[in-house]
Amino acid sequence: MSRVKEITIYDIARQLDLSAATVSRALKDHPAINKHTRKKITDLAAKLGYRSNTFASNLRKQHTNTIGLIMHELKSQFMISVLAGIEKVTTEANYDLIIGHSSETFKKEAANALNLFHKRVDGVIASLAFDTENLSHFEPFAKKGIPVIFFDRVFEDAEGTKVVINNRKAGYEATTHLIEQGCIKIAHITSNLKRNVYSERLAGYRLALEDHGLKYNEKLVFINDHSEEASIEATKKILTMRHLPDGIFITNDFCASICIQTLKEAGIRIPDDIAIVGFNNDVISKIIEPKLTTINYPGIEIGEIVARNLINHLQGISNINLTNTIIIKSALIIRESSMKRKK
Amino acid sequence: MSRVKEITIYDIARQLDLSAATVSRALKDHPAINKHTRKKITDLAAKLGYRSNTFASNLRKQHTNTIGLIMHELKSQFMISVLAGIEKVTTEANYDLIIGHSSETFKKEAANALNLFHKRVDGVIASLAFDTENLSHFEPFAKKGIPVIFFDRVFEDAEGTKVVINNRKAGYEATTHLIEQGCIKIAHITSNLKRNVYSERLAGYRLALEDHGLKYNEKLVFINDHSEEASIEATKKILTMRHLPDGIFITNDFCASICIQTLKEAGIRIPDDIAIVGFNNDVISKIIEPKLTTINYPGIEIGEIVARNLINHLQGISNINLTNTIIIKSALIIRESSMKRKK
DNA sequence: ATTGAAACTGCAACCGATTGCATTAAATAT
DNA sequence: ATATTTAATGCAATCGGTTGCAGTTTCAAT
Repeated sequence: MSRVKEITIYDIARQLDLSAATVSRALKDHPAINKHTRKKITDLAAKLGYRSNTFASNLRKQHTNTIGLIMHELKSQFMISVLAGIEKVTTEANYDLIIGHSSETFKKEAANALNLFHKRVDGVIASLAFDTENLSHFEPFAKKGIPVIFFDRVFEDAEGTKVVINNRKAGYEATTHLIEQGCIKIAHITSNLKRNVYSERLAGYRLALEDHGLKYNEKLVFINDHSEEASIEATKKILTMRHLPDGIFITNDFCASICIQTLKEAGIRIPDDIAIVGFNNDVISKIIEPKLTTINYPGIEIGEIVARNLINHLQGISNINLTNTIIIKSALIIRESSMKRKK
Repeated sequence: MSRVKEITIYDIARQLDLSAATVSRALKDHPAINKHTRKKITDLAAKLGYRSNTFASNLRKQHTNTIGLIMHELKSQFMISVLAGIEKVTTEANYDLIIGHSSETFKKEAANALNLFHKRVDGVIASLAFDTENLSHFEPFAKKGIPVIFFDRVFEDAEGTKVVINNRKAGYEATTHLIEQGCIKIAHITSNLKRNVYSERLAGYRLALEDHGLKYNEKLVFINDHSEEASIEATKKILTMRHLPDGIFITNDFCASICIQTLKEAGIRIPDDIAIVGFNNDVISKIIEPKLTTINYPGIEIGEIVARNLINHLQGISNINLTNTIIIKSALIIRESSMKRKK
């Protein structure tokens, strides 16, 4: 391991018979530096292969130019898109990103938060794990005035800024669409109701039923973790019912795809016997047969908006503490899986 | 923005009437520190909410505990899995990760490399973009003795460590399997042949044909970028052929899925008219109908192995410079899309 | 020639943790 | 009681960039 000596501003200063202060200022385009001096300095810096030492700089400036990210998972199309959106904005603004994922457990989420705290990130972006019950692990940030923005999975009544869609409205639209297709017994496969995204979609589902004169029936609501096995299991449970439902609203496209597959294997025709609506508009929704009606939940935009807001706040362009909730547009995309033939 | 004062080792030292050196050592479990002293220090540190200043530490220690990652894209199942594997190992070893993605362009790849260089990462993990023609942008790392490991997309004859699968063998197996199913006119949809993964798979395809007495025909090889549009286009081109092929080997599951979809829409039966083999074993391969025969390319493991090797090298446990290439196992997974009925 | 302001540049004190070497105190050996 | 280890702690320099304030030079204005 050949440890090659690094060039510092002192080296440049010495060679040019200047002070380190002048070199530092020149390299930062400080207006008080003479043009010619600046040129000499930048030229020599380039020639010597000088690179600024971020640590010395951060140490002195007391901030890190780093944003921490806590994601509840990192494998769905949706979360990847969010990541891509965040990454785009942060790199453009010259911020680094430290990514942690909680794999849906509170324990890892808290550990990640602690880690980010110790790494002194300037701000945090987070979406909550399945079993997170309170936000106490984010308090250290609050105490130090470090901004935290939540997206997707949030506590709706907590302090702090959140970026979400109107999940209730989306659930309402999805269900109403099924009703308009003639469904009268609509099941709902969803996930942990502690999380706003699922409880709100359920609320929308329920409201739509009631608004259209259908009774809400708890037995038609299935809760799982959206894994492949759980999705198969939920579907099999549905298949054991005496009167099968004629529509299912599922809060995840992958789960919906597995469900369709399982139903088809059991000889059920989609959408004629059972119409299906998913959620997210993942790539998979256009691959599965029949193509899946779903709610478009634009990950990239969510990511961009979250990151943009955080950075604006950090740069003093806007103040996040005045904003409580940002609601992004979502919309129903109708495809074949829900289009019942008119009689 | 309430700037709350940070606790430093000096604060702890003062309150306990000790020196900062002792506090520093105690917090690092240095053996020379008395048990009781250590306890007093760690207790007070916890009570005051002390957090170590990474910058001061890095500045002094001259390394960053950070690994840079350059990915050619960040949306396929495969690359996400690699990321997950890398992330798992690096966080366990307490390294940070700076992630950059090149969106398949050399320009961004070089910019990312420069950025990582300035950020003084301790090591780099990279997979190359479509149009990368040389490795000169990684030279600054080499000059400073900073290790760089490549995975998936690599230059096979270049210096440096790489983690790959045997793409030629995989291509050979995929093609041989189609031949064994009775295919005699096998098309190949692949991507930029500058990249080893594609050129090697093509070589394997070609070799398999020749080994089984089939003629290699350039006109049966289609090159695209594996996007949805390009996949449809390639499939349509195939559909215009006078004699359709009876098998297609496609170097990407997503592309293969789109292809299957397009063929089915044109009334082609899969696998009876045309048998299909994909590559990667993405989730999608089990959703598409018929389920896709594919090559299992285990992203998580690749990620873990790459990261583990890099970290071992950084920690002096092993020396990466002695290793040139690590080959990970891959295997053909046979599903319905290639299973021709025996006559 | 004198004054004042503007334009540059330098001094020196940070930022907080680390570590080689020296020092002190306590324990053991002679 | 004295010499020698051993254990525990402190001293002080160091990492490299930043920045408030002071100092110097230049130049136009009086």
